[in-house]
Amino acid sequence: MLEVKGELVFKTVAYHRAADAIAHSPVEVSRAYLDGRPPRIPGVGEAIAKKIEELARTGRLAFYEKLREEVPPSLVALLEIPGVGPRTVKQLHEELGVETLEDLRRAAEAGALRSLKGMSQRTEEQVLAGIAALETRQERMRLGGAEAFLETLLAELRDVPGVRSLQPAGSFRRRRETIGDLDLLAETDRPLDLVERFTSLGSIESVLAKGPHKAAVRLLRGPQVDLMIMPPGEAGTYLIHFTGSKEHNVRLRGMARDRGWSLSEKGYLRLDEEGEPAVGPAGEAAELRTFATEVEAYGFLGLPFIEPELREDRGEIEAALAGTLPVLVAQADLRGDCHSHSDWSDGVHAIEQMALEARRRGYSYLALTDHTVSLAIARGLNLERVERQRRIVAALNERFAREESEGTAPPETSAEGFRLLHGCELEVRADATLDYPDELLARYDLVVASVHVARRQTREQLTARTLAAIRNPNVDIIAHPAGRYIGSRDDLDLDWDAVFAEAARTGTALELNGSDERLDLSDVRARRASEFGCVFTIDSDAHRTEELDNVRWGTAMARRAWLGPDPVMNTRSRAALMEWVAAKPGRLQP
DNA sequence: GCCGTTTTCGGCCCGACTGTTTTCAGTCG
Repeated sequence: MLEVKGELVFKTVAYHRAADAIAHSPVEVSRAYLDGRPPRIPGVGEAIAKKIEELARTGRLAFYEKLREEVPPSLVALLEIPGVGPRTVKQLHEELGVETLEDLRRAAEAGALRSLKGMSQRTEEQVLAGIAALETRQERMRLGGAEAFLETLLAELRDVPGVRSLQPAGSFRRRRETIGDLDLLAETDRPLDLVERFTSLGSIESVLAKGPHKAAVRLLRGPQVDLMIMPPGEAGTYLIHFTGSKEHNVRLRGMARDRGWSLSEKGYLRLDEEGEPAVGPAGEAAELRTFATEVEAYGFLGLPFIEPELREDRGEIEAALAGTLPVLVAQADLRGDCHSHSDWSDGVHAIEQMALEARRRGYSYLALTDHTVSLAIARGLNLERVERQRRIVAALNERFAREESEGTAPPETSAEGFRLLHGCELEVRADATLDYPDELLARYDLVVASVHVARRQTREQLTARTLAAIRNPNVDIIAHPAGRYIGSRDDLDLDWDAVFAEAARTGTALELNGSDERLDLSDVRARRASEFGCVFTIDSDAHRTEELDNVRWGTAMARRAWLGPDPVMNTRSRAALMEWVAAKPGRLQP
């Protein structure tokens, strides 16, 4: 609203910054204000703090309500139209009285826009096309979908003559939960050839921009893709710039400016005392420092390399300066997977297929955790089927042991050998009781508990159920604690700090579920949980063999949560994992 | 509106592309 009003740019930027900081704050900001302990939030000063206080206490904000009168929400909605920004909206409102999308459509169709300064018949066409694009707008993609589009594009562009390198950047490289559009960075000796091929791909719906340095297209039933060209050997600052985030880059540019340089994708440009490019005495262009790698480009500012997953301006710059950046967990650190399903419940593949695939990946273990009896929709196992399944797991493990001792196990088999762990995904019922008795739970190698039903209970009820599972010493892991599906099913309404505190106290692990529909815990919550001292697992929740690869997304969220390998229990050997399970105080011995 | 051992006032990140314009404003990332 402030932007449309034409308010000072820096003021609107300040609100954006503050909103972002609040959105990603690990504490519940409104609650903290109500408790009279307002946290120090970067970007929140006196004026915004007063507004937060008012919002927290009354649920309303006079300043906002006054703004709504001047700039109605329907007007703000026009900003969603591609190519229409705040200045245009302001102009349309003031000079044509446009207030809604329908107003604008009618005005454009009637040819009323061309009378305005800087607009023509072409502008009207573009506005109408923008409105049409809005109506068929793509939702943000899941990580797996983004990866599939990227692999196709890379395969089609890699062999264009002159191309030396081609790689994804943007939010996909940072592994954000969801991806809006895709960014490709190319080093090439022949930019025009690459741009030409890129803008004439068969999978393209329309070309949005096309120049010698960058081009943008929209894919058929797909996202927008931006292609950026970089001169060979100068990738360092280009990679930083186009990986983002914007907020991270803004911080770096501020640091560069403090040191007398202007940072852009092209490199570092030397500035004079006035902050202008330092042109030489004979009019030579200012010195431009370029770097082949990100390591060198960060090094120029005195910073170590910062992992892409950390580049959100959530403390990584400060940590880099202090030399306290974490060494992040990597997918290669995982020694096994603690959550998977077979065709005995709602999975697709047989127990043996799942086990063989896990062994082939070099794991020491896979926990088979089919659903328990009350989750009938997923064919949860009754006690008789549990016993039969246990015998099948035992027989498979005898076979694996025999193959290892005879030397007939496949060469990828881990040095520790592979075993299938018998587990279950234990239903936490609506009344906060667990689906199986403790005596049965104690007979499992590993128990993963989760909430699937009665999701609309109150926060108190849902929290009590989750805490009941955490407190049972026979429960080892809470699977997908928030119970969400990204974009379609909201998070459970939990008192998260209470959950984290109790999980830390009991040593119950919280899962980083690798399904790209779940990514649950989220990066922000996992980071908060780690501050409480919680431990974690990174699991696939695979329902078919291919989905064992889901752990790459779970690992990405762990990295975005600043986690190293230590608190992630399935970076441990099978022996160490079983030791951890057995050591839980109060656990019944089988 | 925020922020500060270079400042409590005066800064605040940077460039490509587009369209309409005859030199630049708006949008976008």
